[in-house]
Amino acid sequence: MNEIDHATEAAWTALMTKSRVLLEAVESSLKSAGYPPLAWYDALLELEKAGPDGLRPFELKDRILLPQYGTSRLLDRMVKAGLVDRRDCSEDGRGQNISISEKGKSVRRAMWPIYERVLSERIGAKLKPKDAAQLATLLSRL
Amino acid sequence: MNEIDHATEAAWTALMTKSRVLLEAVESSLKSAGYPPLAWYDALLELEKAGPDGLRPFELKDRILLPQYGTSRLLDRMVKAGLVDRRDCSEDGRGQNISISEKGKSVRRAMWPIYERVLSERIGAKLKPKDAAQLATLLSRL
DNA sequence: TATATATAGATGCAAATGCATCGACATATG
DNA sequence: CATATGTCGATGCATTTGCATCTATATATA
Repeated sequence: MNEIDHATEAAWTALMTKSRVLLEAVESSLKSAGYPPLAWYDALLELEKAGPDGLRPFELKDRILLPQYGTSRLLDRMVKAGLVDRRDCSEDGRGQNISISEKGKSVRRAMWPIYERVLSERIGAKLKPKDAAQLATLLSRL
Repeated sequence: MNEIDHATEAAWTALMTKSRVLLEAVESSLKSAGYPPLAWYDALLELEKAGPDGLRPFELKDRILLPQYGTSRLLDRMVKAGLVDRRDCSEDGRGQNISISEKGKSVRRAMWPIYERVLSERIGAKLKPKDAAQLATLLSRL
């Protein structure tokens, strides 16, 4: 079985178009408010959720869907910006533990209202909660 | 009004995650079959739909959601690969007309089965047409 | 017509990404 | 223990992206 149906194609097209447009809206709001890109937010959030021990880079990469080298370099930049701390891992000589710094927490907190506003304007205002939930359910099946 | 509801957040998260995973699946299938990235397919398709006169770069950019400089450079590469023709525009001295070449048509045609297979496996097999249509409808409201 | 403003497309430079590979340490196998 | 294999994370190099700006032509305005 192959030969895709019209609905599949429409779903795919809408998925690509809307995800790009919304992502672009979020990124540009963050940038024009002087904040780092969304990927930084995602990483900060995961690290904050992980608590004081933080995460190993390989764990983080799985959560933020970034390739290994991408994660390595993202962490370079975030360390340099003082948003996260990187220390050698005691249990594994190859590894590291990454944790969010106080500055990292405060940047993440400051980014949220900007981020949230876009989501609220572009999704919340367009779909009733029930419809948004339905959308999430359909997507989760992919 | 602000403060987003849980369903909005779930929809956003699922939208970002799934669109990235699916896009990655398409890109990697194309690449491992020796074909160019999806953006090339999109451009070729738009040019093919536009017929023999082709499109002006500024028209193409609106259809494929690429920034002006991105489109300019994508066209550089596609011209170099012989997939499109670029000629000066007679009605507007600043502009160009871009049209798909025979080689471009054949590459696009060859890419489609690869592309289609991924969509069929990852969307068609997971959502009944009615659900896919519902997904497309919900997305279209964003 | 002369001048100002706007639009089409290209490009230099810096930053980010992708790919392949490396070095270091860990774990399995003889 | 010694060696082979696997995993963690970094990095050199080429490609791509983003930003700002440029040139050229078109259009509007005085």
